[in-house]
Amino acid sequence: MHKSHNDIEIKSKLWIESDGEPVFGRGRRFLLNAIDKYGSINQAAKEINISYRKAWSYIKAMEERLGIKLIERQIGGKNGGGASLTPEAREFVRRYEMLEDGIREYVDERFNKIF
Amino acid sequence: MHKSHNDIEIKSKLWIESDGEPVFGRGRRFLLNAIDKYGSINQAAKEINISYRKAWSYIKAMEERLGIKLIERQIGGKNGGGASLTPEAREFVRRYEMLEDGIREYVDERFNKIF
DNA sequence: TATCGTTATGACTTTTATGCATAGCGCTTC
DNA sequence: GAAGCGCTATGCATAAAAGTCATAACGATA
Repeated sequence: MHKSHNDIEIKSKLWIESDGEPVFGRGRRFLLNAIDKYGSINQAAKEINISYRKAWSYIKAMEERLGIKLIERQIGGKNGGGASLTPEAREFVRRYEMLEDGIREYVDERFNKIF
Repeated sequence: MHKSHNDIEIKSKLWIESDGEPVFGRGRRFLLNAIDKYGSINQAAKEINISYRKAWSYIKAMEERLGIKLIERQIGGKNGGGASLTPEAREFVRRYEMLEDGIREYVDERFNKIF
């Protein structure tokens, strides 16, 4: 994840909470991006190596806690159905990525300076 | 932990790993500081609201994985015994605090800028 | 109307975290 | 010198969280 120095390495985790409950983080970021790419929760889950069940739980929690509809779903139909991101979801991911990417760099830099 | 904006807030976690196993983080930082303050693992654990059992497990894991003796213990004797930090532990904590404090500020600042 | 690849969800299993109970130690006090 | 005190030490049981598995329902398509 990060640079190392003398076999020890720094790790950082960043996430957003709402009412004390986690609603967004690195894993969910990748999940939403993958859904956007494949148009399917199922395919997206495979891509990032989590079970469909877990992906589904993530989405459920995110939407409930954030109060925003993130995924548009279609059950049955052509190709069995599918899923796509709402504009709100895209905007949210965009902001989170800005936030996270900058911080990650900063953490590494600082760690290497101090250790 | 961090500032909030519209009932959502950013959270960050920072820790150090050795061989892929966590060895130090925010909780352990507080624990070591409390041990330094009270001269007792037991009192320290009470101070930061964890069980003695947990504190003891933390210390064991830290010392094993880091390969550094962090706590000097005395079993029995005056006041039943006690514990104190080794110089190596103090130095480690000092560095970690420098690292963490700077990052925390940066994370908050950036979050408030973007969200 | 049978098939296909989805979404949806309950139930079970495994792993991890937490807490409880108890033992052993050595100074201190009587 | 025996009992008490507050500490370290650790096995074991319990609880909570995470992960896995199985199965149902759906609707365009052929």
